[in-house]
Parts: sequence; C-alpha cells; structure tokens
Amino acid sequence: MVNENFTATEQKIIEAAQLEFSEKGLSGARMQSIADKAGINKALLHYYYRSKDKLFEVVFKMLFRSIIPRVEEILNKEIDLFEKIRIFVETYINLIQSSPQIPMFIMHELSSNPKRLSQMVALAGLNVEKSPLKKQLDELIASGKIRPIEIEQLMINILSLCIFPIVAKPISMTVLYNGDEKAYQQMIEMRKKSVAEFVINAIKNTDYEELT
Amino acid sequence: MVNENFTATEQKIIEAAQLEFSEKGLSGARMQSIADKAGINKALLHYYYRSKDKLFEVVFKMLFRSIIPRVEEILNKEIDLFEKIRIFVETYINLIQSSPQIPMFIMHELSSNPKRLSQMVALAGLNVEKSPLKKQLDELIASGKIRPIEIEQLMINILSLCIFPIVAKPISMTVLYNGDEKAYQQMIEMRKKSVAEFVINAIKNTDYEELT
DNA sequence: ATATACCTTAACCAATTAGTTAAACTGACT
DNA sequence: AGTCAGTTTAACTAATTGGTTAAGGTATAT
Repeated sequence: MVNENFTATEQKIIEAAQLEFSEKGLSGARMQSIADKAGINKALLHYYYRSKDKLFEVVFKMLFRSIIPRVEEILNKEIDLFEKIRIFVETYINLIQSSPQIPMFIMHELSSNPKRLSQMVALAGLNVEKSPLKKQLDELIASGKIRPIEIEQLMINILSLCIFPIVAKPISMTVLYNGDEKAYQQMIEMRKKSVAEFVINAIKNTDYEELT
Repeated sequence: MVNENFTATEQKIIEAAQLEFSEKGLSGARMQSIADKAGINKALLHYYYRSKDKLFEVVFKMLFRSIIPRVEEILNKEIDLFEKIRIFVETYINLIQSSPQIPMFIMHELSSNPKRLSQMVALAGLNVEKSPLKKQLDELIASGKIRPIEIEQLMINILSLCIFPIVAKPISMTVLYNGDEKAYQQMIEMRKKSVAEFVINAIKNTDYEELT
C-alpha cells in the first residue's frame, strides 16, 4: 500500500499516521501516539514531517492517489458492462474491506474541509463525462438493453452500495444483526456478489428480449 | 427537532452543540465555540452541562432517538411494499437533506467509539427480524412477485443509496460534477424518486407476470 | 578518521482548552 | 424587601499537546 521512494522509517510513519488519523481524525490524532505506533519517538517524527498538518496532507494525498487509478482501470476496461460491474463490486469491496477505516477517514476530513479535494481531483485528471464507461453505457441505453440512467447516478449508486455498509459498520452490525460480528461479516461477503446482481437487475431492461 | 421539557437556553445549547459536534466531531469541538453559537458564555454552558462529554452524550442520544421512530413508522405501515419504498426514500432523503451533517456525525463517532450504540439500540427496541416489514417482504418473495432477498440486505441497500450520496457530498460533488453545486443538488433532488425505482426494479421479479 | 544522515533521550516552551470560581447583576415570584 | 434561579464577566488552574532544542549515539560511506 505504501511505497514510492520512501525509506523504511518513512513507511512506518505513514502507516502509523494513516491508522491514527483514520481512528481519531485530524484533530483527535496525537503525534505522540503516531510516534508510538511507528515505534519511534516524537523528535524523529518531527524530523521527517515538520508538523501534524504536513503529515496529514501527505497521508491524505497518498491514500487518494492510490485509490483513483484502481477504480479507473476497471471502469475503462473493454469488457461487457455487466461483467464490469461484477468485477468492480468485488474488487472494490475487497479493497475497502482490507482497510475499512479509510473511506470514513476521507469522508470525514473532506466533510470538515472540502477545499482539500478540488486540487486532488484536478491532479488525478478524473472526468466521468468523457470516460469510456459513459460511452459504453450510453450505447447500451440507446440499444435498449438497459434502462436510461445517468452515468453519475449509476456510479454513485454502486459506490453507495459498496462503501456505506462498511463505513457504517457499527450501525449496520448493531441495528441489523444485534451486534453479531459473524453475521455482519457474512453479509459483507455475500455483497461481493449480490450487490452487482442487484445493480444489474435494477438497470437491465426487461422488455429488451421481446423487442429484439 | 429539539423539544422535551427543555428550557429555551437548554435548547439553544443543544442546537449549538449539535452543529458544532457535527462540523468538528467530539475532539474537534470547542466548548467556547458552542457557547458562542448558543449566544451564551462558557460558565453558563458548564452550569447546564458539566462537561463536554456529558453534553455530547445528551446530544448524541437525542439525535439517535429522534431518527429511529420515524424510520420505524414508515417501515411498519400497512401499505404496498413498492409504495412503502417510494415513501421511505423520499421522506428519508428529505430528512437527511435537512440536516446533512447528522449522519456523518453519528457514523464518525460510532466508528471511533462503537460501544455507544449498543445501549441505544436496546433502548429503542429495534428488531428487524420480527418487524412487519419482514413478514411483508417474505410473503411477496413466496408469491414470486419479487426476487429472494434478505430483509437486512434490502434495508442496507436502501439506506446506502439514501445516505451515502449526501454524506459523501464533497466527493460526489467534486468527482462527479466538477464541483458544480447546482448539478449536485439536482442529482439529490432526482434521487428522491429515482432511488426507489432503482430498488424496485432490482427486486421485482420479471418472470412473475408470465407465471400468473 | 571523520563527516554525514539517521536516531534517541529528555527536558522544555508556548498555545490551547476544559473546567472552576467568585463576585455581581437581573428579573420573577413571594 | 428578600430570595433564588438564571446569567454574565473575568480571571484563574491544570492538563494536554504540538513543536523545539540540545546533547549525544550509531552506522555507513568516503
């Protein structure tokens, strides 16, 4: 996850910081605690990253930059849309599951400081309107194979279904499963397949076969 | 929103605190800032609520208790499932839209302190498995009108689709709409109808009419 | 060998901030 | 007139915490 001409110590720091920031947020995080987690001392921590804010900036940008390419790669692949949705959902849920605090971290900090994002998006060069995915989607709609839907709505629907249940783990686990961790994990596991089918059914045009 | 044998000052405090906690989280919130927002002074703030933690507890519980009953009410109504989904989605998105920081607030604080929730759920007496909604859903599945789906999965899907786009406003607005606030608002507006149709299409059994 | 980059210890400063206290004011109710 | 809850002002404390500094340790490379 962490790489890119970083020394071992820098890596330890970044990982520790990522964990601490995810758990506590920017204001809740403690430099001492980050140092402890990284197995170093506060002086060294400041030796590498002048201030908490600078460190935060680095961690945040790195995370963001590590996610976007993976998403784009799948979305612009030249495969059948339904297959693409299946692969995306499975890959993405796995990704979030492997570091479940990250979406919360990103969302929370962006929500208290929205400016942070704009530069990064510009930097990442994202543009949904001009993506191959949009073209693919529009063709399928034109041919009547799927119901009309805007690409933005489809994307946000898929992302919602993947991210929310994991970000809101305490809520879903407690409210839906009375705190049963296993039942919750089982649900997430099922979702790696079921979310894609849910989405596909939602957009598939059922009149199509008759029309052909 | 705030009520329940509170004096005017208490109400002002609660409202101010809710706002501050939502924006900044527990650790980021400042008692002085809450006092300012409430138009009172710090001494009086502490006069009413001994400590930041106590105040937080009160605000948090209140919010939680104000949401659950509204959700339950709709879900247990005796109306057609599809109609119920339509009403729920519209009502719920409106609810979140009117105080968009609240879900983030709840999610973030639960995520850094999951224990908080268990008591509250017990207190609210929620039980999805025994809800009228589950009975209704199972009957429709048995009759073949809708595809098999667990009530937990359906619920989390609906909640995801309603909550996430609003909680993740900075992300969706920036990434999907290049920061265009109006386009974003328009999307949310559309979702009040489209999410329900999306869900209904996803679960509706298309073979049903032929079978009848 | 000595310079240089990395690292530790430990003490320290300055700022922020939760929470307290005391003294005084206000207005309603008795 | 007097009591009392609610309120203000302002000064204070005690703790936390971000950040600094100085002195010294260790390795590797030149």
